[in-house]
Amino acid sequence: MDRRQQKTRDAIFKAFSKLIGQKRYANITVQEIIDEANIGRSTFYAHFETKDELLKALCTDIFSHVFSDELMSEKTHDFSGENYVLEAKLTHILHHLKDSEKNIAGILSSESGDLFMKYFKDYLTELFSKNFNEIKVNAPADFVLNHLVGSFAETVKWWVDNSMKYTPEQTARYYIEVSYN
Amino acid sequence: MDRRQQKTRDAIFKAFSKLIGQKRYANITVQEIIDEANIGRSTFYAHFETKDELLKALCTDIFSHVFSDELMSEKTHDFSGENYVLEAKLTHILHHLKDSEKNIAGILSSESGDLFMKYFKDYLTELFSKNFNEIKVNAPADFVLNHLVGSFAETVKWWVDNSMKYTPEQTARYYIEVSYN
DNA sequence: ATCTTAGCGAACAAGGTGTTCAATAATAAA
DNA sequence: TTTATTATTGAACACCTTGTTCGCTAAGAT
Repeated sequence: MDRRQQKTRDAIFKAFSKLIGQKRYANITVQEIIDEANIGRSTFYAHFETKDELLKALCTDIFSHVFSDELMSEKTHDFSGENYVLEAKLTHILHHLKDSEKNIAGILSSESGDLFMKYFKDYLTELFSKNFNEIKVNAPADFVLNHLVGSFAETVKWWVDNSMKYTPEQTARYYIEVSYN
Repeated sequence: MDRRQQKTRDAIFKAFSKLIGQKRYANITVQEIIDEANIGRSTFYAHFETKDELLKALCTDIFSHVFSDELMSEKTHDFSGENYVLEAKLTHILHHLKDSEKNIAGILSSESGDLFMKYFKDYLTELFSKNFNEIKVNAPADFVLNHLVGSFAETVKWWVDNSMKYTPEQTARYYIEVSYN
């Protein structure tokens, strides 16, 4: 990829990340992104067709780091019945979110999270499907899967909104505790 | 309230509900609402300052029916340890959402749900706080409360997105089963 | 050194926003 | 019924955002 393209793309991502931490996604204009990134109008549209495409690309970029191949590998079934492996993976995700230079916290909170959460949950669904220690519960599998994914996503959002006041280890622990005890 | 005002307000709500079932909230313009409601431009702005204000008003309207005073009354602690009361209340909410003439399903899904969910969770938090049968779990109370609220909200969204394929009774049962077993 | 591609920036039409105002019609109060 | 009040109207307004086009320039690849 041309160095110029990479530079422009980075500038757009950076500007967008900054803005998304300041105001609602819906209220951010392409004009503002252009101004903040200090690029030409036509240049923006040469890279992204719409604002939604930009968000999608940013999410894909972020998640490719957070949900690494190793993390998503299938051979992680846990036969201890204690979910140590899943807990470790969730901890890993939380650490990534915490340490990321990109403004993930900003994206997740500040009411921009609609689309972000959608993409986030897609990855989580894949992860949980593969780490499905059947819970001994009288409910359909699709219900349980959605419950696990949704409640973890909500947990992350809550964790971020509350200044990450618990450590990743604690948060993952509590989640496993509440979900699988 | 003047009959004219009520009529206009209803027309706006109706038009908005219809549109929100057709396209993303973010992409709905005031112009479209005006055209659909068949009212004057200045009339709209006499009623609502922004689109967000309109959504807020609609949500308040809906929730005032769904979360009735009876439902929110405090004296509903359940000492059986089986959460029969909470389950009945959740079932009641699901029935309301299902039968509502207003396009609640449309609002909840179709990616308009960001703000709706926010208001929804406010009410749920109040409800769950009052029906807090301590779960015997090693996690902070604020974590548990958020988990219960968030996972129920996610359950409802999933239920609606999947054509409400389970009955309200089943869905509430599964939720209690997974959360409190 | 030359070919190729990205970025620039100005201009454009189309359409949305939020406000104002005088005229009109519906409603409430006497 | 008459009168006073208030909501709605529709046009006009300046302003902003959008997405596209185009010739020019500059950076990068070969």
